[in-house]
Amino acid sequence: MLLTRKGAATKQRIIEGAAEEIRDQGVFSLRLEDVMARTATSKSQLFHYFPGGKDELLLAVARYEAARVIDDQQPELGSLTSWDAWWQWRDKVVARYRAQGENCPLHTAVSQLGAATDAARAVARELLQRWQDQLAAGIRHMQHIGEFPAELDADREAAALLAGVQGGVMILLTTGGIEHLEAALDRGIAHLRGPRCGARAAYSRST
Amino acid sequence: MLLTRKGAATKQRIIEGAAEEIRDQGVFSLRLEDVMARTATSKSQLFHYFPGGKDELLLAVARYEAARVIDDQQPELGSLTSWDAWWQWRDKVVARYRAQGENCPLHTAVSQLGAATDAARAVARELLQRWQDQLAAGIRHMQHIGEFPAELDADREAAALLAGVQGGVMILLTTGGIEHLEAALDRGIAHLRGPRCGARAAYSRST
DNA sequence: CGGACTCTGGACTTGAGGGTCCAATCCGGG
DNA sequence: CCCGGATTGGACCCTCAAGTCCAGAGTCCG
Repeated sequence: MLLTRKGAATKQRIIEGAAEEIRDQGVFSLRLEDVMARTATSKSQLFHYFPGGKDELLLAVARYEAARVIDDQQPELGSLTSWDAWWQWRDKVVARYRAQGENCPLHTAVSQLGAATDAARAVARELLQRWQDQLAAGIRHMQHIGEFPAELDADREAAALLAGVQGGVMILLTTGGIEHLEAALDRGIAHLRGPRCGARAAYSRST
Repeated sequence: MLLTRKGAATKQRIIEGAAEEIRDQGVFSLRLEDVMARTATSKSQLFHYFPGGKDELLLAVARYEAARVIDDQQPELGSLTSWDAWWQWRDKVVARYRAQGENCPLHTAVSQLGAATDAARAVARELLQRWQDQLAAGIRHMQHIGEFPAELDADREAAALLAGVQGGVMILLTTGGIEHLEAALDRGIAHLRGPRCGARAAYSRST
């Protein structure tokens, strides 16, 4: 399918409109009609740009949202090279999800995909991978400059921290409370400090 | 609605059959027909026992599964009174979710509920609460016998650990890998050990 | 027994919404 | 200008599954 400038713009408009719609009201009740109304497009356009129908659109939205998840954490996530950066990243994550509130567009989009499950999984997997890689890079850097214990397995630590964040977000989605996310981040980062027996207590945070 | 012994049995059969169906193929593609086929019931029975229709059935399934989640972790979760108990609990959680694999019946059931969202949220919230309470109780006991540092905030630590478990499970659902769940559990429990500077290294686990 | 329920089968209605089609229009390049 | 492909509108179809209904069978209790 060849796209003129105009066509590409329309396609993008559809993706973004669908993403908004999902953020507003969830994926489960998302109808093509809603997207059409919000983006001022007709059904033929939807199927013109997404021949695979709803699944293909959802997949495009998932990709779009996955990119946003990482972008929203920049620049902190990309350069976790000081204690300050770590705490700023922590605050940014909390703020982002607090603002987003009830709907995790990516997560719901991925769950909904029926036929296109494999492709959706791939999107989610790649997102998690990139996220974890950046955390691991940050951990390694901190080890390098002697702020984190050298004996930590950076990848495994990153995996655990990421799991905490994901779980915190999930609990936020179901209960509306942000304490779990905060606790997971604070404890996760605190754990990276390693067993220092009271030294560097200044780095700990009050709850 | 009054139920005879027979009626109650049928109702329970429907709930369990629906739960199985969901575990097999997910909630999103769940049709009442599937439940009818699996449980050898007719549509009139479904609506007889669940006048609220699909939503009410889903809610019943969610309750049923929520109870299972806790039960499957017993007796360990209920008496986290020694290091051994903690590690056995850890192994049980990993084993349970490894076996369950791709579908988290509760989580998907909760997400699907449209109209009955509030009720569904309440079920999930209560499950998380009970889970966290038992973890916190375990932490307090370990503090009492001097195995965990007294200065830890038991509730907050339990929240962080629970978030890690939830996130690990979620990542398992989307990537199929169990490493994140293991990492979150191992590091979460290790964190509870507190900063001991090399002492009690025997309690640490190889990865 | 026998009456009044609960329980069950299965045909029927309904509506929503995804997907198809074709004709009209726009637009860039030659 | 003019052609061909890109773009658009909107009517149409069609499947699928939730929910309704009623008649008949079972079951409990006096």
